[in-house]
Amino acid sequence: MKPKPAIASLSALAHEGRLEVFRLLIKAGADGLPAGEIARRLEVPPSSLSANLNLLSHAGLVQSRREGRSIIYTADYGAMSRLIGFLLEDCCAGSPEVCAPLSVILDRAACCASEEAATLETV
Amino acid sequence: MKPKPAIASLSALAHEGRLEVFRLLIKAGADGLPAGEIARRLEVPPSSLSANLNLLSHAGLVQSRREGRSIIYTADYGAMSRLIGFLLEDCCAGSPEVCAPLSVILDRAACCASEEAATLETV
DNA sequence: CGCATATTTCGACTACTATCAAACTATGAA
DNA sequence: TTCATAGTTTGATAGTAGTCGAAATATGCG
Repeated sequence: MKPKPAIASLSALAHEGRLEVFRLLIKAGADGLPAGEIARRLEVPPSSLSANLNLLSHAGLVQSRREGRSIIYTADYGAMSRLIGFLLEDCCAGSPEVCAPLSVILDRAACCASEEAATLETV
Repeated sequence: MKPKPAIASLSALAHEGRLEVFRLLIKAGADGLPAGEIARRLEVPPSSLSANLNLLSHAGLVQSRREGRSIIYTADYGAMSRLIGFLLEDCCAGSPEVCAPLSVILDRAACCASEEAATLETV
């Protein structure tokens, strides 16, 4: 990942409302959520939400598909993984001081599902 | 780490000039670099740099100390680690799709120095 | 078609962010 | 104390980002 798109992703997440949207979509998993449902849950006007979803989408952090009258948004896990990969490798030069404390988190996540992830080619 | 400070850190890094400053300070290591040296290397006017260093400092990503007439800036590795920890745990709920592809990077970093990091209490 | 629903786009407004020259403050050396 | 150096603060300005009501667009249903 290059700096420019990394900055776009960082800006997209550096906003309380958008961060909440992204967190909600991560929780929603692969099924995602329709825009209206997101607006209802987070209590934001549809037009504001639409602007923010558009920003997240341009940053590549979320994807969308139409389903009938609804537009379903999903979090793009690969994009997030690439962003964190950028922060670790390019930004922090793989510095052990940054990386080492994080292995605990990764080990915890890896124990649940390591097979499927090994086949992903994200970073 | 809570969302508010995480957003402050994300905003701080979501800027080409500041991201370059942070990368430079990571490369400089624990010795850090004086403000003037940073300005010279990145070819930015001192007042602009000062404003950006101030923002990074308020986000907790860099620290500073005076040494004679110079003010030396250093990257705060712990803060960066906490930020990435937030993105992995709170934001992505430790999702394997995000975490798994990153273990390669961490393993690469861990092989160099795992002892010293184990004593850090950052996340 | 005609109508209701889901979402986006437009437009106007406000508020914040970035930049940088010039003035100011702090430190060290003569 | 006086001068030079290192850096910050101030202030003016330009540009950008965020918000949200109202209008427009897309879809499905009867």
